[in-house]
Amino acid sequence: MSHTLGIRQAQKQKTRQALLDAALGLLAEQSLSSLGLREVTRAVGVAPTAFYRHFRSTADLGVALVEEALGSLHPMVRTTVSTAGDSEERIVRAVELIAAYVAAHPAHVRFIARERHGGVQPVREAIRDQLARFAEEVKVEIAKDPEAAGWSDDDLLMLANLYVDQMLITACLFLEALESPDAPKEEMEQVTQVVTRRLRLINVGRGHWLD
Amino acid sequence: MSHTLGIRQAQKQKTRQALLDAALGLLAEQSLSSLGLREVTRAVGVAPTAFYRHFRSTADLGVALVEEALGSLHPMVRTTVSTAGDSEERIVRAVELIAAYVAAHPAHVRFIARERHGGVQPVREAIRDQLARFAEEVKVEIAKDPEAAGWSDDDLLMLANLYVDQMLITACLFLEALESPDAPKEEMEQVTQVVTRRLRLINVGRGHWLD
DNA sequence: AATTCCGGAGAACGGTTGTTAACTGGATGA
DNA sequence: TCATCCAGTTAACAACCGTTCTCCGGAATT
Repeated sequence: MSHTLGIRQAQKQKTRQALLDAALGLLAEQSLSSLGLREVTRAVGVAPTAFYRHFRSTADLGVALVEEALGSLHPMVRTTVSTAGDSEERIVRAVELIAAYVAAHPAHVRFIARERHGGVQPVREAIRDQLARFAEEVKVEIAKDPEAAGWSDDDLLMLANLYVDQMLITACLFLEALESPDAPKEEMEQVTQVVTRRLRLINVGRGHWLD
Repeated sequence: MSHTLGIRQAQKQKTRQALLDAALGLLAEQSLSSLGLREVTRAVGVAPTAFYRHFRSTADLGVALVEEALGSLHPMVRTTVSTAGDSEERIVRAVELIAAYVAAHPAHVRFIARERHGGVQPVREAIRDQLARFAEEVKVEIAKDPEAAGWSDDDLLMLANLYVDQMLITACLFLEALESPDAPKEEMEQVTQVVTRRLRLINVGRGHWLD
């Protein structure tokens, strides 16, 4: 399985990653539909035509960025939703996980939030597919919970989608707090409290759903 | 109060509206940060330089579009939230209102969804301010409800923000359904059922919040 | 009736864009 | 060792961009 990449393919993947990183940086202050191919190559310090060796277009690069931002997140979400503990503990753990991810990869979060409804169709679809996967995965996890006894499949998916949406909204709020000019630490704490209460209310509704 | 606009100012506002409409149309397939000034004037059939008579930049035009899309919605939201009837009736009425608005102004909804986290800061702020106003208005309305007895101010605002977010998510789902290639009618119906159940669950949580 | 005002037109500027073609030089494989 | 491959380069293309300055003609004002 471990066949060391030839020094050739290694270099190629290196500049490919450099293009992705540069694009992500530039996308902090604009959206993908206005991102120029030359702009990216200039930031990397490479000829414009080199771009075509890696991506067909900036939209293609955007799809790759979606994979990079969301692809490695599935196992994390799975384990977080399915960890033992009462409702309150799971909420706290989930919020902490989201806060940590936003702090570690703010540019990726901003990119997903920005392009989820952005102007580039293939990227929108890639994000939609990833979020649908998350919802499906969350659904099968919460279905295992004893609390889910008597729930219809549609209701489980509805709740899963509600959780996924809240996950994204929470990430956006943390990102805003993180970019706060004066006191990001305090803002982060405030967001934590608000979104925790939100999830508490949803879980109260979940507990009394079958009444 | 009713001083008939001079034929001069009338013409000016006419082309201004034409610029706004053309921009809104062009923004169906791109985001504001890639919208060109010349692009808009070309669509209207006017000289590029005429743009400056109305807007300082495309970002400025975007802020005007935010006002156009959300400004006239405040009274509607107020009355919808405060109408009499039990919880279920209010949910149905709210969902119907959102569906009707999306059907009547799909381009406006898409614009707000796209630019809420888009690449143009002044527009993001304008949308954020409008949504904050909605949340505040919803808060004072639900505070009047007898069900809100014993609720803290923070909790009321938390719930109001939850409603506002759901309103926007619902609008986005209706928009996607509307743009569905095969059977928009059925998709709309399905979205209606899903978001109705979502709101039901939230309201169940609301009812048992103080336990 | 004479004068001011002002929304829009026209032309030109320097700069940027995506895309093409032909080329270079070092890693790769026989 | 030698022929092949291929990531990246160079140069050039037509098209587009935002912005400035100058001008026009009809509405508005006096």
